[in-house]
Amino acid sequence: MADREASTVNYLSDDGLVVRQVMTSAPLKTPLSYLAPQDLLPGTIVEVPLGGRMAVGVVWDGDGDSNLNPLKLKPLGRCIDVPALPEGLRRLIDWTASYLVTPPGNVLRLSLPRTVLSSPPKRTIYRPALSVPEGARLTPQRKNILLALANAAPLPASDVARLVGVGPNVVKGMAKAGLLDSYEVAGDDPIEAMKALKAPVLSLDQSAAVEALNARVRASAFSVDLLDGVTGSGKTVVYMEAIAATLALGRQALCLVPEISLTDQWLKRFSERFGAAPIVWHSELSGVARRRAWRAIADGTASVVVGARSAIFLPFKNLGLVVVDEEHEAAYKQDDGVRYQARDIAVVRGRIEGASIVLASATPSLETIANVDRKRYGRIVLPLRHGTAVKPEIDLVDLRKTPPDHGFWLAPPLVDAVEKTLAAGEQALLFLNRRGYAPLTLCRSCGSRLECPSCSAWLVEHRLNGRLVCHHCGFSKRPPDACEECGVEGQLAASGPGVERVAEEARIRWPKARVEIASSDTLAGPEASKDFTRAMVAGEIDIAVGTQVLAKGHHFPDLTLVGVVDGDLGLGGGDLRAGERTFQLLTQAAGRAGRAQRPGKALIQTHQPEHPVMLALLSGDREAFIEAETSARKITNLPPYGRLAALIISGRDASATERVARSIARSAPTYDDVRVLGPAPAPIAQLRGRWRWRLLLMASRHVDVQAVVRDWMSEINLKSGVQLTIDVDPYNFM
DNA sequence: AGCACGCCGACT
DNA sequence: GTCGGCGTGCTC
Repeated sequence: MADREASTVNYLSDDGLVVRQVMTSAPLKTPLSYLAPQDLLPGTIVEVPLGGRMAVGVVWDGDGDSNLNPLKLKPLGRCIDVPALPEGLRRLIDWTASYLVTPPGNVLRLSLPRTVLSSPPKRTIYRPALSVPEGARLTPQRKNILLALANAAPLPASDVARLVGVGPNVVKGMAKAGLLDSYEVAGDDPIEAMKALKAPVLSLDQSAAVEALNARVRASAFSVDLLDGVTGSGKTVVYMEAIAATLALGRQALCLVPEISLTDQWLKRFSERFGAAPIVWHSELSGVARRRAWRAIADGTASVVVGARSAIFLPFKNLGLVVVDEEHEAAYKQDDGVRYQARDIAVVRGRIEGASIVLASATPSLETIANVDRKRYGRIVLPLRHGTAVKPEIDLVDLRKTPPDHGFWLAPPLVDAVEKTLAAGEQALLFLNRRGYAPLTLCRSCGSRLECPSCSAWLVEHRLNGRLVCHHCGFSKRPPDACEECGVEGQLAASGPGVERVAEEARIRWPKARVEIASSDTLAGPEASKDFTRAMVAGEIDIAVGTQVLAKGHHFPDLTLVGVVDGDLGLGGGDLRAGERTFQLLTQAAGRAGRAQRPGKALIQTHQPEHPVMLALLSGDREAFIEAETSARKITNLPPYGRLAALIISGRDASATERVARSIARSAPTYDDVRVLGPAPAPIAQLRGRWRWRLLLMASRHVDVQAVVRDWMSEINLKSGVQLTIDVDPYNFM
C-alpha cells in the first residue's frame, strides 16, 4: 500500500516494526493496533494476542491509533496459510457494519468462517512416468489409465479410478511398478474449469435483453439493472449469457438464489451451458466443501458461484457480475445476528468492485421499482414468449357468498374445479402457506388454547408425526389427553386448517385421487424434493397440497389448476410488506398452472374480494397494484420513500426488559423528520424464553438514520441480561 | 465473541 | 473450609 511511507508516526525506529490495524471477530467498534513487520500487506490473515488468548484477525487498512503508546502494543502472531481478504471485501465489511450499526467484527465473521482457516490435507496425485520401465505388465486396464492421464492434469488415485472404472489399488499398483509417478501436494481438490459450450437459441426479445446485459458486463463498470420478466419468459437463459460474457472477460460471477433447494434445475442447466458445475455456497455445506470453495474463490480459480445470501460476503478476487435471482424474496433479509439484506449488499459490492448487478424477478420489490423510477437502476423487460406459456385465468372465490361446508375448507367453486380437473386427467395444486394439521388447538370446555411454554405463540398440531410443535423455537410435545387448564378430557379440538388437514379433506372428497403433501416437513432434504418433483412430472400425483415450497421454480406440465385455500393469509397484521408479499406469493402460486400447452386456471379463496391485492390479482394488472401500493407508501412515508430502523429490547426478566425499553424510549431523539414509535411489546411478546419490546424509528429518506441511531445508542448503558438489537430496514415486525 | 475476574451454594 | 455456578467487563 502506498500510504506506508507517509505514516511516520507508525514507525518504530530500530526493529523495523510498524503499527497496523487488525480486525478480529470480537464485537468492537474499531480494529485493534498491533506491532507488525513493515512488509505485511492488508488483508493478510494472522493470529493476534487478544484478552489472554490467541485470536484470528485480518490486517486492516489505515494507520494505527496514534494516541496509543506503541511501547505497550503487542506484536502480532504468525500468519495463517489462507488467501488474503481482498481489499473490496474489506471495504464492504466496513460499509456494512456502519450501515447496520453493528460492530465490524460481527460482519467479518460472515466473510471468514472458521472452517476455511484449516489447512487442506496433503494428497497423493499421479501422472504417467516419463518412460515405461522394463518388464512392467501393460494390462488393458493399465493402458486405459495411461491414456486417460496422458492429456490431463495429475489426479488423486480415487479420481483416476473413477474416470476409468477400476479400483484405486490398480493406480497404486502402477505407481509401484514404475508406470506412474506419484507425488504429494497440499490443497483441496481443484475446481473444474468452465468453458462456454453451445450457446442457446434465443428469441428476439431474449437476444435484445442479452445484448443489453452483455453491454453492461463488457463495460466493466458498476451498473444495476432490473431484469423484469414473468415466469416462462426465459430470465435464466438471459442471465446465463451475462455469466458467459463475464467469464469471457476473465472475471468471476455470483448468482444469488433465495433458497438453495431451488438450485437443482438451475445447476443442471448451468452444467449444460458451461460444461462443469459451479461452486455452491450455503449454510449446510460441510467443512471441507466450505474450505475448498472459499479458497478457490479467493485465489480466482472458481469462476462461477451460486449461493444463498451469505455468498455475497465471499472473498472474490475479481468479481464482475452478481445476479440476484427472485430479488423480491424476503429470504434475502437475514433476520437474526447481522441483519443484512443480501440484495442491497450486492448493489453496494457492485459499486465497490466495478461490477454489473442484475436483479431478476417477475414481481419486483417496491424498493427496486423505486430505484428504477429514480433512474438509478436500468430496466430490461422480457415479454412472455409466444406459444410457450400462457397466463393462467385467475378467479376469486368469495368465501362470504359461497362458504365451504362446515368443517371443510374448500368452497364449492373450488371443489367443482378440482373435480373437472381430475376428470380431465390433469393435476391440481391446493396451496396453503401453513404447515401441519391445525394452527391452533383449543379446549371446548374452558376455551383455553395450547401455547408454547417459552414463546407467546400457539402450538401447531402436526398429525403426521403426532406432535404439537412451536414454529418459532422448535419446542414439541405429544398432544395431551386432557385440557391442561381445566382437566376435562376429550374436549381438545383442532382449529383452522394446515396443509395436512386440507389433504385430509381432499382424500375424503376424492378417495380415488392420489394426494400428496408438499411442505418443508415432508420435503426435507434435496432427495425428498427431487422425488416429489419426479412423481409430479410422471403424473403419479393427482392433487398436491403444498406450502410456499411448491409456489416457485418447478414446472409441472400437467398441472392445470391452482387453488389458493386462504388468499387472505398474510394480509393482516402490522407488516408493511403484507400486501406486496401476498401479491408476489399468489402471483407465483397462480403461475404454476398451465405452463405448457394446456391453459391453466387459478382460484383464490378470499373473504375480502374487494381488497386491492385481490383486485390486482384478478385483473392481472401488476402495474396498477404497484402504483396503488407506491402511493400508499409515499403518503405514509414508509420504505422505499422513508427509512425505518427497529430497536428490539429483549431479556429473560419481563419487568426488567420493559423498564429498559421505556428508559430507552425516554432518551429517543427529537428531530424533525424523525418519529419514534413505542415501546410496544412485540407481537410475539415472548420468544425462546425472552421477553421482547420494540421501538420503531421512522424517518424521511434524506435522514442519516445510522447517525441518529448511533447517537442515541451512545447514551445507553445496557446491563443485567437485557439485550438491544438494531434492525435497519426491518422486514420482520414480530 | 471468548475468557478472566468476581461473589454465593453443595461437596471431597 | 474449597470447587464451580455463570453475571459483568475487557480485549491493542
